[in-house]
Amino acid sequence: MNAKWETIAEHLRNRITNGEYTLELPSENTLMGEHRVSRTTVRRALSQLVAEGLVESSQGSPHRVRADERMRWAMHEWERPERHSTSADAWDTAVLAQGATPGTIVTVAIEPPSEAVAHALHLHPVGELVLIRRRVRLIDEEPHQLGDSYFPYGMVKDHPEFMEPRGLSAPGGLLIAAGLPQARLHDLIEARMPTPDETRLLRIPLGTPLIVHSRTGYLEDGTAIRHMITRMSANRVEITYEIPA
Amino acid sequence: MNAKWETIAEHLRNRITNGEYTLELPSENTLMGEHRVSRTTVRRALSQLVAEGLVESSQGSPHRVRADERMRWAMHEWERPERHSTSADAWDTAVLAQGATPGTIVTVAIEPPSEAVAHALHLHPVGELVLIRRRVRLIDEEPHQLGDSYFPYGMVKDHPEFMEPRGLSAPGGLLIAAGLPQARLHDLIEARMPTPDETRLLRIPLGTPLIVHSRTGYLEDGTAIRHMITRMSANRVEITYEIPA
DNA sequence: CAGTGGTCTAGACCACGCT
DNA sequence: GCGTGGTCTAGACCACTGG
Repeated sequence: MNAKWETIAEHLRNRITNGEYTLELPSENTLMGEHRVSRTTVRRALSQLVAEGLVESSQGSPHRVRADERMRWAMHEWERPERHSTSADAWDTAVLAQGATPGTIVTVAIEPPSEAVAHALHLHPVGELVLIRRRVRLIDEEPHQLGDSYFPYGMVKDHPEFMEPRGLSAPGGLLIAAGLPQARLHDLIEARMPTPDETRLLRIPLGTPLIVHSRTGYLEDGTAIRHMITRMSANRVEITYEIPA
Repeated sequence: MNAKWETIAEHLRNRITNGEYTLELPSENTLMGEHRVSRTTVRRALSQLVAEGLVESSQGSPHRVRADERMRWAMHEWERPERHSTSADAWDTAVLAQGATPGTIVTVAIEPPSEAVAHALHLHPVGELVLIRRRVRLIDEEPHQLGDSYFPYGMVKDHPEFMEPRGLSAPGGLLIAAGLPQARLHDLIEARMPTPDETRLLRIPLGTPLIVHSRTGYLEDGTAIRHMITRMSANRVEITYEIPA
């Protein structure tokens, strides 16, 4: 025998997927009457639908059915210099192509790397520093991605342009300008629930996963030159790759 | 001022990430005493941590800190015939290489396509059928992936081997045997919360997203020959791509 | 202002795991 | 059997939204 809240959740879920509820759900009070249960039980059912990403809630207004639209990111051509003109940022180009207004906030730091970054860049555990370019990528003034690039500091310290907190030139462009073109890219994609910090920074709705895209770039001789970790709210993106024969 | 349950959740989250709690959390009763709140409030905090994927709970035993291990899937060589011998299934090869026991359950059906599949395969909206090979991929007897392949029925109906519910030969192998090699692959990756069905079939823990990997394969002449949708619990996988210069 | 959802309490009973 | 978490109730107060 199912729990009452599961029955209510299932009932509402069916009506949502059927298109019976397209905007707003009945009020908690109404549902209490319909199903003859306490408010707690109704709210347990609704919180389940929120956790599934089907429904959103906010104080003062009724529960609403979510309707997300996703942007598409073609990772096989992302920051690959041969695919776009060197002067334009890959982010700007991609966002403009999808009819929105791009923006970027860059901060630069030099720090000891985390264990994960040190491993990705094949750095020795002690003493080596990384130069970090942290980007908040904006679409229509709203934060959309967190993209952090890590460079072995020893490799880039003679190139002052890496320190400039400008968003204009892409890291692909920076590396090429420094004579350090990436010859091979290794990508890793994971998904998990966001931390509270990520939820706040990226304004991630409840019941929405985070997609983490990590890319390591290697020079011709096999040296790891850049590690980039991009975090995106999963309700706003889909990632594509094109694999030729 | 934060809600009480948020304070408690934050407190527990900090102790988990600090490594102070590595296995079990204090009982709800203990937390009620420590924070001087009702059980409902403690449970609201715990349910938050479950939704974040940090903690798991089960009746009768204490709340436990989650510790997931992920397998790695290299999608750039996934079911690409040139990367492995034609006799072995790509799944079996990859799983065995990671020290586990693979298994597959295959069912075959011929049905009208869903809207999404019809669009991916560029089928005309009416009348065209697809042959579906549904696979449940197992690791150590446990369901691990749902991989559904869709073929335009008209393209494969003269090849009876597509109807065989065997797991031995991979679709890459099937298509090559049928003289229909895939010349180009288009991949799309999304993440979302699982439906109750998916949760049950893949035994997905609460607070865990689903990764959806869709691949469309094209013949040399540009005809879409296969659409494959693979669904995986995000706590068990990471996806990689290798991009050469 | 009325109606919505957000938080919280105190208490009850049940289902499960372990010893 | 005792302690754990899972479900549910009835009632209260607060915060926000929208006419």
